[in-house]
Amino acid sequence: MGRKKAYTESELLDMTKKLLLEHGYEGFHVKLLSQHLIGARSTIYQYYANKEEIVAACMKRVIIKVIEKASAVDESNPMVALQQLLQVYVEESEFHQLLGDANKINAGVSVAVAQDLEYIEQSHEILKVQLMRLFGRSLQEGHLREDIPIPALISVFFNLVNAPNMMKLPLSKWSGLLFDMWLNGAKR
Amino acid sequence: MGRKKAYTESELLDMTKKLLLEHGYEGFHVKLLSQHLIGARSTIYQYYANKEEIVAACMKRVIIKVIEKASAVDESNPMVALQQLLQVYVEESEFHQLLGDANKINAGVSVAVAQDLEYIEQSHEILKVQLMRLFGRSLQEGHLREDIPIPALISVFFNLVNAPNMMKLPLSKWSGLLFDMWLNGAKR
Amino acid sequence: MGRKKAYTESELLDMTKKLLLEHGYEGFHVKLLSQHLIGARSTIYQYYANKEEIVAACMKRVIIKVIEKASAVDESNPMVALQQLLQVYVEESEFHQLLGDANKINAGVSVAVAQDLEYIEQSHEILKVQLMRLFGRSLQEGHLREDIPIPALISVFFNLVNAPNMMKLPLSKWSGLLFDMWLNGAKR
Amino acid sequence: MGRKKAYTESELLDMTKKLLLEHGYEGFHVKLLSQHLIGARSTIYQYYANKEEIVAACMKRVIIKVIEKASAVDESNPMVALQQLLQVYVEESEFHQLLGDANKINAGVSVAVAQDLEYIEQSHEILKVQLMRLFGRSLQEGHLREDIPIPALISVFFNLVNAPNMMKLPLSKWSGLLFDMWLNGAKR
DNA sequence: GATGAATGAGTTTTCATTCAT
DNA sequence: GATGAATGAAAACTCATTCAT
Repeated sequence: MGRKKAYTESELLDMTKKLLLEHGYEGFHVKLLSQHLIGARSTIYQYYANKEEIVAACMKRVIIKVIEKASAVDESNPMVALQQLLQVYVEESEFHQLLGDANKINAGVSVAVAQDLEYIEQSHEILKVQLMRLFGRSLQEGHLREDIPIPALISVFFNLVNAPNMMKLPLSKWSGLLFDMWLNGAKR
Repeated sequence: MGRKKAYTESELLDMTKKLLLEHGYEGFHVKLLSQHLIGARSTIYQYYANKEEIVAACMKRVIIKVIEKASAVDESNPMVALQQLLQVYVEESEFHQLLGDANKINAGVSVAVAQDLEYIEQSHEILKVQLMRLFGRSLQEGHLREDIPIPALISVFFNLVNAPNMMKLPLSKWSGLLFDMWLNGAKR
Repeated sequence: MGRKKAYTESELLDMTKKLLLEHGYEGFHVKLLSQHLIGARSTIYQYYANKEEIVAACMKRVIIKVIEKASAVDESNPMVALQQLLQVYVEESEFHQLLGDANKINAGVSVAVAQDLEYIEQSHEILKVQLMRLFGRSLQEGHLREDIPIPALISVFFNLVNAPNMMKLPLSKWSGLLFDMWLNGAKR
Repeated sequence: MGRKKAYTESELLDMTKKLLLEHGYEGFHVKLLSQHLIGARSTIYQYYANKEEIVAACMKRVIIKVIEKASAVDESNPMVALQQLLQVYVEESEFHQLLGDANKINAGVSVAVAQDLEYIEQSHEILKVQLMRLFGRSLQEGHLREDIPIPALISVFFNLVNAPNMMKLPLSKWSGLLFDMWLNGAKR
């Protein structure tokens, strides 16, 4: 039967994600990864041909989860949908930070990398389209100010997920608060 | 006496800043820096003993500029002051991203590094205190909602500077827009 | 599992010792070492984190051997013991020259270095204590001149090991000769 | 008239000697030297074309002094002469340690180096001849044991200068003690 | 499958020496 | 003469990746 796997592929990608968030793309090393897993560094190459593949696979897995959750959002009421979407993004807030480095990955090292990168880009596009759709409908239905350019509206909305949750509120409460502030402003 | 310098220290630090923003702290290399300056890599070591000193000096210079601008803000009216402060932060928006990596610098490599780091930390504190002061007064004077916890209010305010200015508006206009959105919300 | 090593750790330390004696502490380079071993320079770093660790490990190994031999000396008759001890020191005469540079090693580079250095120092102390003990008893028993200060007696005794054996006599004969000269002098 | 010299050539060579003794030949650097002198590093190259010339000049100066003192020794009584010679060597005891590295100097870098090295070697020879002459006469006149091979006698005699003067006795007293021990031995 | 060992390319840093003012 | 600036060669170390058991 051969030896038992020291760790699952999922564990490997989880650790990769953790280390990417901690050290950034350029600070992520296979050596570092292996030090946080049991087993030898060379064993990692049984699963992935090179560093780039690991990172790309990690990013792909992350965005898949986001897409899954985002497509489960009920879009019948666009404002409610936006609020729910914000919660999804807040829950998966690292994905934004993480995928920000996707363009740094050298796609040339292997086809697998190129494919994953392609997949990621398409997923990104899907999310963007969904967001535009919801914003469009919200505007049409007169829920949002028209004196603010839509890109600015979106930019600020999307950027909310990076606001540090300093009080460590539960995410559903925190995302509610953020949505409230975005919608109603800070003014008394 | 001696030859004339190939580049000024200021040019070196400017380039350092640019590269740090482009490649992140872990992606910044002395070799990379030297490739973007005239002359040999070793020349850089005439002015800085090691990589860390370069980065620390760069960060210090950046925060000095922010502190300068921030202390020039007229605080007689706290809400006006907040708006002006936001503009300062937006103008120097990289400083946030840049200094986020300050804690990655190994202070142990030389005293110069440790001192710069200390200076940076203190400056950070000064900025925080100013922000708290203005928020405190704004609340007292009844300008801000009291149903939102102050940390949340601040977190979102401060986070605004990272919202991408996708339309490339002039910074004064863009920061005005951001302040407006933060204060009055997105709702019609 | 894994390949078989190209050289043993012992071979590495032997070569290190040879090169240290040949070139001195400051003239010892990892590059030099690798050129005298099979394989690439970087391989050495699989076993030792830095140059200092190599040198410290080498010195430790040398002094361990000396301690071993020195503690095997029968001390029932102090003068006989001194003669035997001199032979040990002559046989391992490089150890003196080698360990003279121990204080040049920067203990700060890693814990391994600091520990080895500590070990070396303690071993040195043990040897010194043994020597003092034997000299003390020899004096008590009236074997040595009392008009010479003991430190001078010891200094000269210990220094004998550095006298070059120009005739390449067998070490047991050479050390016997040295002891004879030290004890009885050169005068007819 | 030009600028005033920052330091004399003699001061430069004195410092060179000090640093050579402290750090060994391989640990001696022009940078280090310049840090212990006033003025710029490049100024040193006004006096010496390269590092080797500095070291060679230093060694030459040292041996000249030894030769001077050694030739002033009155040789009418060989044993008295030996004692006086020992004192000379003890006074200049660093010269032994210093010149031990003369062979490490790459004579090929410049003629000046080659010439100094040649001079040093000849001086060495002169000293050796003098020593042999005195030993020869001492033996002839029956002052020394004949059961000890002459090379051993000389080796031990010469090696005395390296015995550490731990009690910091005045050199004339210390060299007298050493000669006494060498001649009469340690036995009661 | 797993892994210890090996390695070459890349990065940081140091230093002797030369250049230009 | 003196010196600040520049530089290339060399050393120390790191790390992704391959090899062989």
